[in-house]
Amino acid sequence: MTKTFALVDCNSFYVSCEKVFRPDLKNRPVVVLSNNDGCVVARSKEAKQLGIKMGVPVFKIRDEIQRHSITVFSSNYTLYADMSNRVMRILEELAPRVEVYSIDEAFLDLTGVESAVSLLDFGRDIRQKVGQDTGITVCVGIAPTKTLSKLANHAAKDYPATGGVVDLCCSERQRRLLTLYPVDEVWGVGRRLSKRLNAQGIMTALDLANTDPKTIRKGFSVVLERTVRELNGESCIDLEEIVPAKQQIVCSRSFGSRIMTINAMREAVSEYASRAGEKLRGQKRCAKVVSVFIRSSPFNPNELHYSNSASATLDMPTDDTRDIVRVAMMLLDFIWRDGIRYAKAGIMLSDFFEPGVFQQSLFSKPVDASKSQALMATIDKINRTGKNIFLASQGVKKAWSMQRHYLSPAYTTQWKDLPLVR
DNA sequence: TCTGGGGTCCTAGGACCC
DNA sequence: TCTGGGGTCCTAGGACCC
Repeated sequence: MTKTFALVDCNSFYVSCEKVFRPDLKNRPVVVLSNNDGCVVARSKEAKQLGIKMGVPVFKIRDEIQRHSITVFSSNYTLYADMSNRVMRILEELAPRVEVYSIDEAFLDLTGVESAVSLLDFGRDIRQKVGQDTGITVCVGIAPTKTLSKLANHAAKDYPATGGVVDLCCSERQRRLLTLYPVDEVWGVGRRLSKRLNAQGIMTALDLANTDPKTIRKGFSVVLERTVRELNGESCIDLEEIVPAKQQIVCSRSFGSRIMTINAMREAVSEYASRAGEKLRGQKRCAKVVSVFIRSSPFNPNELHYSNSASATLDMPTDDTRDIVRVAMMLLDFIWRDGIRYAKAGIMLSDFFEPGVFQQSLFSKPVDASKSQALMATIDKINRTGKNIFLASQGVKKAWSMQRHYLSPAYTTQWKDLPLVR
């Protein structure tokens, strides 16, 4: 049976979240910045029209921001995550099977839906319902494969005449749309691949679809072969309803200002280690491998670039923040070098086990983890209320912590920030 | 002065084994 | 001086995604 997928994607998601609570910004240019107020990661329609590019460092567009009175926000992930949940719950009510693919997109399995209602109407219903309940506008792309539904969604965004919904189930329409998109806009084809493909004369999505899959497998990879088949309507990538358990947890961040002393670096790495431990316990896992990396800015040509990392394998997997911090501090001492202006650091946890299922070595002392578990559970519980319990090693002043000069209130997750209607 | 963060999958190559 | 074939496992690095 032919499958049917829909890709639902929120329009300029982060900007839309901010605009929901700021009706005064309707029809105004708005951008949202990455962590540390570094570069632009989301733009309103109006900001795009002014020529603001995705990913541009904010210091390069100071003039435009001034001249056009563009409103700027720091990233407010607490708000975006909450709004995302609201959107996803609605999709789950409407469709039988949903895969939450990222903070602002979901794949829906619409196989068989067509017998009851037209796919176009179904897409319009989704749009209407999400818009009404959350204030977020979405576009819907419908097709027999995930890769084609991505492209259909693209078209729904690019051509306002579609009303934000494109049904690409008929193969003639597929071919016609494929001619309109360069190959680098295909899902799974990035900068490097498109360069190599272009060199072989494969310029458009249709060119790629018309290439022999076996040749692609030989010259490139099985991944790209799947993409070719998907472009031709053969579904190779299934819906993944169940979120697979994470293989690794990373906590890393650029500093608000450069770090030059080991004490400040110890604070920062302790902080990231604690966040990583929290995430690990949230996944109900213990980790056996801890890695730490530190580096200077790779962008300054007048400075020697230093970047290094180190890993340690523990005797026993752990989810105790104190263990993780202790190992991280050892690793940090190992890679630390004086005289560097450090710009970024991070910690990675990997090699996960479920608590209690690890085979202990014959000679290791039995460990009673119950005290550690109770302590960590208590800390996590308190921290979830918005208070903050932390190890002394994380520091208090945190001169290095990230810059967020344009942060909006936590409208939906803190009572004190609840928007008022006057 | 100022350039994000967090993931996944695949492949090639080395180590090691029989 | 010569130097197989086949297999597994692990890791680093490259590519992609949002």
